[in-house]
Amino acid sequence: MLKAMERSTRQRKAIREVMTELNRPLSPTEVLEAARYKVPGLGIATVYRTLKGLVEEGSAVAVELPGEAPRYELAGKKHHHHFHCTRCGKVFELEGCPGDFSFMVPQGFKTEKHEIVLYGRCTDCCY
Amino acid sequence: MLKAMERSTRQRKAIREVMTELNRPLSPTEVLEAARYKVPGLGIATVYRTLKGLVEEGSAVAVELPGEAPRYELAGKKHHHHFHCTRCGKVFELEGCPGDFSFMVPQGFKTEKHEIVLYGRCTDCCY
DNA sequence: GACAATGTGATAATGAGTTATCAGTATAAG
DNA sequence: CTTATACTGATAACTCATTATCACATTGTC
Repeated sequence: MLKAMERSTRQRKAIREVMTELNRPLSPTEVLEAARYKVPGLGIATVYRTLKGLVEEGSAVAVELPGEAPRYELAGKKHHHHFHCTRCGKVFELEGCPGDFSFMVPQGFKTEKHEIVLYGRCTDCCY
Repeated sequence: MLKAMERSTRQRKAIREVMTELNRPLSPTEVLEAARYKVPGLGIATVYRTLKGLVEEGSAVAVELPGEAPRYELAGKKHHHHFHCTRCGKVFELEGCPGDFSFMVPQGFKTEKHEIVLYGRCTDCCY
């Protein structure tokens, strides 16, 4: 059991802000780079510690994509999926969901949840 | 560039057979365990080497699932997706696909491909 | 403002998965 | 059958993401 984060520090504020402002799943490195504009000396260990704390307290969730290290996004969003840009590598949140996949599942299988990942070019990478 | 596999060995035959017979994406460890029934002394290094060779020559493909090390399945199958049993951890191939996800993508994004992963209980784990 | 305790940054350590190394073995051409 | 060489198994080494460590800094309570 991890001890709750108790103090409000510049570093933690910056990390939360970055996650709110960019509003897409971010890797620890992406968080570091973005948050360093706000807190120049920020270290990667603090990013990992803070992300872990945010997940622990329920205000962030890990987003796992195939073949990728986990990214993190703020919790509390409604059901959604992700788009992974094959050029810049950024991951974006998508709205909407086809919903029912039971027709794909063989007899005797019981589906509990699903993940969809779309791949392609984001707006900035469609030139 | 990897040199092509040149010889037909007991180990390679066993690995190919296992992949054909089980007919689902297998982790290197799963391949090892299954193939050891055919070639008792089989080593994990040979499994990794052979899987790499099969991918290199185009007869197998890596299957990446969120948060998981790559599994491998034989190549040449038609478009399909996967089911990951949350109890036993096995991955199965599914038929069918909703097909069109363009309605989920924002203006200016271009979709190239998609992945769907269903999670739940396989037949053996639905008791 | 002082101080106890939590937080930070640099970096060493860790862990899981995978690859490299190398002495000995098996394959297949002749 | 002989022989060159590709292949194998054991295990050391490596990679990359993540976590632990520790001296120093910051927070917030009194």
